[in-house]
Amino acid sequence: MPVTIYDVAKKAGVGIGTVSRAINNSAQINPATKAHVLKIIKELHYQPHALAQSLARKKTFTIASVVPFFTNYFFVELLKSVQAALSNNNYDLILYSINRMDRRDTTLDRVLTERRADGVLIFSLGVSDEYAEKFIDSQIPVVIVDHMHPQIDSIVIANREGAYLATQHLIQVGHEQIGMIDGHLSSYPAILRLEGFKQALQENHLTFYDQWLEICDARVGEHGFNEAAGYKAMKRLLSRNSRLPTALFVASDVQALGVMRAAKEAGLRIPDDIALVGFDDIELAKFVGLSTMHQPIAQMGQMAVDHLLQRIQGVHHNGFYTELKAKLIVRESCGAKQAFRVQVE
Amino acid sequence: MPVTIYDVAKKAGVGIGTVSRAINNSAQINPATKAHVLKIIKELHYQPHALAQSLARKKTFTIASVVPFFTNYFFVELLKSVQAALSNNNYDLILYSINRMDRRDTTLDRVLTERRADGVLIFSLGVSDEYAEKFIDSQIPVVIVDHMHPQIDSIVIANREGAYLATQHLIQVGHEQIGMIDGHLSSYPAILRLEGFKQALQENHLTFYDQWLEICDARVGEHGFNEAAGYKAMKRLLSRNSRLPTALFVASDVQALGVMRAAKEAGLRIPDDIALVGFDDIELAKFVGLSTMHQPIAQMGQMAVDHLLQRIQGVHHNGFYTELKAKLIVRESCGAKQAFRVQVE
DNA sequence: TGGTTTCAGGGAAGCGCTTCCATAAAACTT
DNA sequence: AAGTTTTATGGAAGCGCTTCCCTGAAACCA
Repeated sequence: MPVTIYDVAKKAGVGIGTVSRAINNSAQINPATKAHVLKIIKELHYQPHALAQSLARKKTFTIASVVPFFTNYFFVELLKSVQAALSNNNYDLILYSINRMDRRDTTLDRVLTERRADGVLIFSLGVSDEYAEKFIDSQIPVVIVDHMHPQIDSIVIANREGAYLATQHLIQVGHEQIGMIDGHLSSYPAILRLEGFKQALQENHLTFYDQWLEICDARVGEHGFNEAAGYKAMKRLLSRNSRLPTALFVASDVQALGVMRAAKEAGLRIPDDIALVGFDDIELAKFVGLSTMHQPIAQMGQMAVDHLLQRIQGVHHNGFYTELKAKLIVRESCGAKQAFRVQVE
Repeated sequence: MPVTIYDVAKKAGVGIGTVSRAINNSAQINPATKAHVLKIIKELHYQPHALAQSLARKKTFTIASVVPFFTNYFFVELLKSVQAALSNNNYDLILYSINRMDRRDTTLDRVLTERRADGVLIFSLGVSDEYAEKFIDSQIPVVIVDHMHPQIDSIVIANREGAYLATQHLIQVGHEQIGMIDGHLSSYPAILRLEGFKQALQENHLTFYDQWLEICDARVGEHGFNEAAGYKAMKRLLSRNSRLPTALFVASDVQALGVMRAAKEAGLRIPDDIALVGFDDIELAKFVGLSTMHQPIAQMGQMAVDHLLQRIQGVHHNGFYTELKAKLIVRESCGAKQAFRVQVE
């Protein structure tokens, strides 16, 4: 039978209120009494029941996070930084993972109404206007990460700009025939990265060729952001083009790995036959020499938590929306290093 | 102001008990009343307060999981399967991540006494006898995954056997000079994999050379199981040996990637100059042609959840301990395919 | 010295549920 | 028709806390 506040009160010869005051660092308690109660608490190995506290306080010190079926580097890294930031603030994390998209709304409803958490972090998930409304009505602070909704505080990577910069880089290196492998357009970042890509082409008066754009098949929840989808997309690109682009912007590093595999199988050398720039800067990008856009993932997680906790404290910035800039990391796959070497020699 | 069971009761013109019975599929209620109450519930968008339910029921439908600072493939995959299995059983997951090992005991204490969860899953973390005792006393069902304690239900990969099989394979392919790159020996799997490695050598009357064993530096919580550590270890191995082994068993795939990078820099071809077998079968192993031991991670997560939920139901197997077998996946890095090819020609 | 303020502490009420007990009505008995 | 069982329901008690209100003692004031 677990020990309750009554047990402590009885053994210490005080009232339950006093025990509670001793635990909660109240000013309304004699230091001597407090010390005594704390001693008894230690003796009995008493620990307050978190749920009872939450219920009485109307505050849970818990954050709910809703994540799509996470499996890739991006989520892990993000979760890791979120977890670290929360733990620094003595908050716990409860994880709602969306395995099937058709259960998304059910999950959001639960998060919203079950009141297990003081705030909600939504990762990489689009939120319908209906649910945005619900969230606002519910008064629960919500921050969306890696996606956005005009009515909800959002933090994203500057996807359009990142894609623009990546493409711009390929152009600077000298490429004029550039294609793109993108994730499925049901993904918000996929859309923006395509926009950035097109914009860079346009500003440089290069033509966008539809047959050089390959959209990956969407497997549930991943929007085609995986190695296999990249591989298949590259295969398709190769088979349906007699004339190939000299460079590709690939919407994510994992896809780029698949692209590399397909290229290798087709006997294409990277970057000589085809240059590549990815997006994400996963750990392995360095390993395979993939040039890519580095995302400040940890910073994003930290910022999301900071902002959410502020909102919970009652601070309210209206229409909070932040874009974190992605940064180009030049490695071998884009050909810039070789180009540079050749220039120097 | 959130709607409570009283609001529903009043509007439906029934007592709170009846509302509760309607929610909880009690048999003790008139179907017509139930339908009526359910209708009101829908109208008011009522949803029970999870914490209040938990407190009253003395049951939380939540599982706590304690994970070391996860960042690698293994944990993600494991968490993913655990999450899926829990969600199928309508359990929620609360995540306690251990950032600093010195906070491990504090965290375990909290998990133990705060009673937020009906059961605990501990991942890849050693549990001291003291805490094992505490867990047993507390009556909270606990399952340890990827580690073990004689007094607590544990599920692990057959590390020793897996390492044995990997080494055995290298021997069968014809290698007699075999080294090993291991994680830091503060890691339980690292110890067992080393044992399996030695055992295979011994059974084949091959000598174990200490200078061919390289232990990775332990970064916090990771026990050297990362790419950079593998790279550095390989560098060390190369610099301190004039005569190199012809094959290496590497304790994890991520490390093997580092090993490959260092080998490449040193101008060594894989598998011709040095053959490699890894452990884990991460997604990228296929990409780089790494032969490795495949771990049934998803199965492990599923099994851990199944077992834990059974324990929560009251079913108790004494001294439950399961080893899941790792399976050899032959790719290019071990040289077996070439050997085979040569044989055929 | 008596009155006023301050400080500590006791414990009831309340957080939002479940569950049990009591009861009234309905459905069977004979 | 009266007695017995069954079924449905209302609502108090209790889960383990926090918080507020109240009281008694101590400290201060004139």
